[in-house]
Amino acid sequence: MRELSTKQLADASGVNGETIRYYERIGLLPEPPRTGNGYRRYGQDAVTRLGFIRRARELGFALDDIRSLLELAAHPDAPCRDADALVQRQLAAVEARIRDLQALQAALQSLAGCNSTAAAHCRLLEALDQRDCPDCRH
Amino acid sequence: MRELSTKQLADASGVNGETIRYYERIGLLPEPPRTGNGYRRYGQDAVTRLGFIRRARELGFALDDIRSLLELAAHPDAPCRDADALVQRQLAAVEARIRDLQALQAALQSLAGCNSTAAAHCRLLEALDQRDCPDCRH
DNA sequence: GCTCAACCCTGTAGTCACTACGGAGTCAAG
DNA sequence: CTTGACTCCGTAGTGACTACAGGGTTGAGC
Repeated sequence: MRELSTKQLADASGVNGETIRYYERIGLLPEPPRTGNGYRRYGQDAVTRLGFIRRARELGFALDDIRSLLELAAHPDAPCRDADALVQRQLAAVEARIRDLQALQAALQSLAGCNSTAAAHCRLLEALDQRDCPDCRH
Repeated sequence: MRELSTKQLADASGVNGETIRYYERIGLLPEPPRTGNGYRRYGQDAVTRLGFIRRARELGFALDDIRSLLELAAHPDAPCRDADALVQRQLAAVEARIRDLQALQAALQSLAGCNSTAAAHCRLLEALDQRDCPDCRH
């Protein structure tokens, strides 16, 4: 007997039980059969599918992208060009985000460690008060 | 005459007009006086304050943090210890986020460029299907 | 005087990906 | 028979906006 309750599926897949219901609501997980009292009963395929979703989320894919990936995975004969396009897009987004954050990091580092005894001379507050420099707009 | 309408303030500060109303609603911007017909009239101080908020947002501060920073900036005699603590906290968060994204980047790079003609052999889909490796959980 | 565009107002709902809650039913162990 | 763990459902909350519906006002041009 391999049938799982929501709680058991949550534990097995590493996805919160409320999130599982949410995925079902938005059509990312198929509606499982119910027992006599209305409780959901999942098979092992649900564990696989949820694991797929979780790992894709960990790679930063949006749920809509994951919907596409699941669709692609369901057609084993299709070329994986489309999946690769999603990876490339995601990779570009991640790299852009890293660059943004590194600029942020540099800006914050230049403001850190100000121990002025008066907020009037605090480097951070000064920087935030200043008019934008026309040369350094991005 | 330096009084500004919402649109003019939006243009002058680089903050969307709807966002200005939103900031007013959540108490980040004080309610400005109104003209006879109920239109908002802003002074130059609103431009300064909104510029402060926008630059702090660009540094990744949450609106609640910005509230604290504005509070600190309003008390020029207070030591800037608290502002510095916020910078340190923000810097730590940014650095953690960069590390996460770099791990993501590496994972995506290892999955990119798969030109398999069958999704069944797509590196991405394979990776997403696979059981977690117990050694590489984070 | 009339029309039109460009403003302005308010309040509410939508976004994303959940998370939390309220209020109720079910079930097994002690 | 009660307790506690689980289940169900629907709704509302999160952050930081953004968009919309449904109006009112203003100024320019015809």
